[in-house]
Amino acid sequence: MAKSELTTLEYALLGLVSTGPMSGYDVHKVFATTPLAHFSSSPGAIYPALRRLERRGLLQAALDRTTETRPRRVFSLTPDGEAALDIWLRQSVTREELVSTTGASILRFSLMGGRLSDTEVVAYLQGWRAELEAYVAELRARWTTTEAQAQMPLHAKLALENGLQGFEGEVRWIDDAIEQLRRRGRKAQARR
Amino acid sequence: MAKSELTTLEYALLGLVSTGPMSGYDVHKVFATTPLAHFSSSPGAIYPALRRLERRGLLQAALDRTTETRPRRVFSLTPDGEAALDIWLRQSVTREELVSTTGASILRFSLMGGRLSDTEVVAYLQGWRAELEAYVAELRARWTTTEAQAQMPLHAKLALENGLQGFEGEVRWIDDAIEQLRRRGRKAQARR
DNA sequence: CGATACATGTAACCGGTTACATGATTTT
DNA sequence: AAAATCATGTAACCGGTTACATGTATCG
Repeated sequence: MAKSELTTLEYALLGLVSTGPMSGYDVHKVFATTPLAHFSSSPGAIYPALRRLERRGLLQAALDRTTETRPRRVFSLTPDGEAALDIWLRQSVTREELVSTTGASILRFSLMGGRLSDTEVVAYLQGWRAELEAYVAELRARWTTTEAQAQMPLHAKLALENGLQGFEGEVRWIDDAIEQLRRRGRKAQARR
Repeated sequence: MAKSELTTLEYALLGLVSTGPMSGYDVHKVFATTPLAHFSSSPGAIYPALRRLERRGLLQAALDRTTETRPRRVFSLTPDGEAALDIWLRQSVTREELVSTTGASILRFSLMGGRLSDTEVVAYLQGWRAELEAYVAELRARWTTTEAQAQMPLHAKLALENGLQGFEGEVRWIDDAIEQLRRRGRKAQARR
């Protein structure tokens, strides 16, 4: 297993490949045409990252010579790769992640489908929610007191409000997501 | 002037120093205790960045020996630095920025106070808004058609919705910000 | 006085960006 | 056959992270 601290990009690659074997170019195409673009980027990032993951034994490449003369390297997850992905998917959202690590939380959520139970997913969302609310409360307490407001220029006030509204929007989204997951759960229950 | 393509961190530093001369540690403290944390980071990023800006002639350091034996390097903007900052502040929000460059748009907005006229600021916000709406429309057209929805797993759907709601929240914030800027404008008018 | 916090850095490592290289396949 | 596009990379550069180094003020 080793110390599995990977880049967000690398986790995104693991997650994408987990949905089915893919060549580097396939991956590149998905990143270029979906909101995954958020994480990467150019072949110059993707190919080396795939190599790294292969070297660490998290991905394996199968040479596909069937149709073409130039072999395509088709990647799939190794058992270690599956394990590393699952461990990462089970990490809860931290304060640090709220503030800095761009989009890791939502990336993890979007890759959980099918790999984690709905119970786990809901727990993840609730943990995320709690972290968000704590952070918002702290920011509000710290920066939206009347004294702080008085000496804060309008632009700073508005920028802060921008951040706060964003976080509160996330909270609402989480509530909605939990609701939808539950609804699906009940439907599945009913079909039995 | 040269080709002024700076890091987001470097622009954040320029902007912060533009509010008044500061030592590296002062800067560090602000980054550590405000939502600016989003951009940096550790002394290991800040000090080298300040040096770079100094080397490029955008910042100048004054040695302050008055109170202490160890001199503090107090940074302030050079005319070139002011110019570089102003140019950057006048850049409008691009699609690429919406998707990737984390927080550059809001950073720019928050630094505009006092440096740009309210008219310019409002124009900036309107440009941002237009870019957001165009992007949201495109995403919706592309991904929320009934066929696309049908074959999209629930998690993917929810993650997409997360992004869309975030963007729509930004739009609402922009409308509110414009309104508040206008209100202030009218008040200032009345006081004359 | 010793320990802790203040204050300013430096150096190694590593990943992402940019730009280029190369060959194969398809289009004009 | 030439041009464009598909597909897979490589190499240089550069900035951020982590961890360490060092010295100064402050507090018990």
